[in-house]
Amino acid sequence: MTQEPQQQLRWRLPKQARSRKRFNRILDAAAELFVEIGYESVTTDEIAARADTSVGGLYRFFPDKLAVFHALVDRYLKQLGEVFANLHTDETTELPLEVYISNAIDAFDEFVTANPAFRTVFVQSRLVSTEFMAMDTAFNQEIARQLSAFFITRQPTLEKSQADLLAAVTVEAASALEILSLTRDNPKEVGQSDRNFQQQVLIETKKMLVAYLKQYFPS
Amino acid sequence: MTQEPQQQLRWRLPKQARSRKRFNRILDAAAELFVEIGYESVTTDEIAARADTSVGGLYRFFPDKLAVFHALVDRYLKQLGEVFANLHTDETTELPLEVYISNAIDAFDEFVTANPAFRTVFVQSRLVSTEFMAMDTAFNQEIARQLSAFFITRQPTLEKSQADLLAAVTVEAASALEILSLTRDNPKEVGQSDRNFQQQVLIETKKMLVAYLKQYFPS
Amino acid sequence: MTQEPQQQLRWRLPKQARSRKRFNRILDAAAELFVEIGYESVTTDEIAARADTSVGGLYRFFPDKLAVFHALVDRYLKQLGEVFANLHTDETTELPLEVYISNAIDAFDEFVTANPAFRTVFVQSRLVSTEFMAMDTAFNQEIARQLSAFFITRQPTLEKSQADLLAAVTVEAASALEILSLTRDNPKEVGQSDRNFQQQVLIETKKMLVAYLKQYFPS
Amino acid sequence: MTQEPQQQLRWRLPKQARSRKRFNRILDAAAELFVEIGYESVTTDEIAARADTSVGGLYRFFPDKLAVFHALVDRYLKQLGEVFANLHTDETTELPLEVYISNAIDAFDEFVTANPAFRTVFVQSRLVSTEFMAMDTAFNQEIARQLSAFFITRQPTLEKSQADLLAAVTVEAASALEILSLTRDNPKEVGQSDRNFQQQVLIETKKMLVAYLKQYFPS
DNA sequence: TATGAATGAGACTTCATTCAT
DNA sequence: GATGAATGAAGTCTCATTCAT
Repeated sequence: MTQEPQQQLRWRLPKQARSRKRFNRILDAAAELFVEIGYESVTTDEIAARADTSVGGLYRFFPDKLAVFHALVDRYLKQLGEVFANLHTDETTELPLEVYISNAIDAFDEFVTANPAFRTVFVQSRLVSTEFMAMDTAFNQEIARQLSAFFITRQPTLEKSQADLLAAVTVEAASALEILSLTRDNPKEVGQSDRNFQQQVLIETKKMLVAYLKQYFPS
Repeated sequence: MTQEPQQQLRWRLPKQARSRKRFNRILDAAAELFVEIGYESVTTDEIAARADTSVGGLYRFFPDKLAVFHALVDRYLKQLGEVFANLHTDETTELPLEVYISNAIDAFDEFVTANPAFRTVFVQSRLVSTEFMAMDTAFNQEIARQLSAFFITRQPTLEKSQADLLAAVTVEAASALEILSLTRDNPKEVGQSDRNFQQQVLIETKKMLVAYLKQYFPS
Repeated sequence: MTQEPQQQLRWRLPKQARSRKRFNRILDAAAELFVEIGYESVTTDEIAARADTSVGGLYRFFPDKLAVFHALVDRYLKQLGEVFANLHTDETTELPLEVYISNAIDAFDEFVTANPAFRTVFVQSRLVSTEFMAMDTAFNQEIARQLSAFFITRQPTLEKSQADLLAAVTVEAASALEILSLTRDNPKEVGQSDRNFQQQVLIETKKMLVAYLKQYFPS
Repeated sequence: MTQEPQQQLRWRLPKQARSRKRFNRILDAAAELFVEIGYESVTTDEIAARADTSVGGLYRFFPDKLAVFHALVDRYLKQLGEVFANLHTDETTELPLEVYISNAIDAFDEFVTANPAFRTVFVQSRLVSTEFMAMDTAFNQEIARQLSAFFITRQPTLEKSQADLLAAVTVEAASALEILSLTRDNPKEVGQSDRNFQQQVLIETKKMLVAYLKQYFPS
């Protein structure tokens, strides 16, 4: 009945500066709200209002509510990809294991601290929709792939499957300790002492991973 | 926690055998549905239907939908408490670290495997309501408290705060590797090879924790 | 994701007296409103309100707005089927053509007059949805089928295709003159003189059809 | 009709050639769309797009969506007026009844065939708004007026009211058989055999009207 | 006590219309 | 004049919760 002519262009990623700004404002507003009350509880009206626009404005960029979440996840994924890409320069292979791990964890921690909504969105991604691979899985697999390659470079005798396993476990533990242990605090009540606790957890995380990996990389 | 001051006596835990059976059937149905389609998507009608009751029957036991989730979480918490209580007998202190950790992880794994809904409910707990402390936090803190006490028994020179930190990190890593790494597979498609992967992850988890804790418990 | 268990039973035609009453009240309200402002302009809220129920009540019986229209059309169709079934008794074949036509037109006119919404719904049926055969087409084809059979009984030498054509044209003209010519008056302003005009149109309709058919049935 | 007292000069019929072209393109686009998906389902954006303009462009010519429909109906009405005006030349009165009727029906059929959207717009006219007299009524009354005058010229003894009635019935039957019987086919699937059926219906229509009118014009 | 029909607030989404560029 | 992004009222439908039976 109703034909769909050039609908494909209807929700294009905006090119104009003003549009792009609004697009990002919507994503920012959505991130905040998803953290505060959860994906399902957030209404499209609320997102629009906090982004200083109207529902109609939101639906100009996104076909539906889920698409907003998708876009938010995608933005995080891209940003994180850059963070980890920056980690692997030419000299990385020369670094002592401790230093490499420390750098990686610090970089991740920096990102997470700078993006307070990341954790919650990260965790929610697996609940919002099973239609797309959960953000955390996507992310962890990507990082694990990079890490596995790095392991093999370091220790060429390592079998591929073994390296994959090590990388998966390492990434999982690291992200869990970063994400999960720190989600504990209600975001609104994060105080000084908590930050202190976080620092200690970071230190212990490094210790744990180094101790674990030392078994495989005697250095 | 966040117990309203005993609003009325109307929703007390049922004493009669038949009532208790229905109460648990509702919780079972809810657990299944929360896993299948998520807390928000589940309707009270669906829960009641799967529990072979009517909505009215559900509302006899629970003041609202959230209370069903609460009760489910509470039931898991109690069950898990027992699992870990059983772990700490008089001779536990004599056990080598490796054995103790292996036992603990196996016990946890057994529970998680026997309760397929646990993982998802566990993860969702932090999303359905910010009003009550997320189930995983509650759980991890409880286990960490037991573990910290155990650490001090083992190594009386250990400072309390240090022991708490070690315990927190250990529990967090263990539960993350159990919960998160395995959530990866779509529950409906868990096959043999996946189970194999899980076994390997379990082994690595033990290795990681042992390596980590050995630094503090030279034994 | 969401399974559809016994959803088939969800919108059953109600058996209970009270439910059936409500079901019919909704159809009555819908009929009135469709006439007054047209299918698209009617809101489900309005229908429910006029039927002295709530939107939810409406959606207990009908999966969506279109289904209300469908049900209304079906009800008319069933009622009309009875009207025309009553027309064809054993002695019908003996009747002079004039009498038979007069009876048929009078019966139809009676029904239309008794169901003021029929005309409009009849006309709207082809616009509301192309998914189901327009009510008027369905109706006219059914009547034409009966009429064609009647023609052949009368005049066994008539070819089937010829009889079908005669019947189709006759029915179309008759229903058009009944439906269309009378729709002219705004339903709210139908006065005495209009009724008089209608009577004359009825008479002329009979004359026209008799004159037309006499060519084929010299009798 | 129902012309608001010339609200502003803003939506005057455009005088400039380019404007007039755009005006007609919009009407053409609207006609197509109204047929394809119905008045309510058509969006002003779609009309504008298909007419190679922007919404703003549309609103330069029309105060609102309904006005587009109005204008379309008016255009049809004017075109049809011309068709029937051409029918009544000086010699028309001399023509045998059969020929006159045949000519009229052929002329109408030609127009309808040449304007595929006419039928649907015709039928919808009574639904989009009760505020203005339905297009079909307006049209039929206009034609009937011309026909009634023609009848009296032919048969000066005929009473005015009688002539009006004859004309109304004749026009109604003719337009119904032209419009209704043929609307039956889904416009997109009109094939050869259907066209054949249409031809037969046309022939029968002529027969019917001639037989009917012969009673009043023995000639 | 149990049932499940009824209620109605509120969610998502569309689209006629306006107006800054 | 022309454009099309922005607005927000309004529509359809869902579902937590109540309450008459």
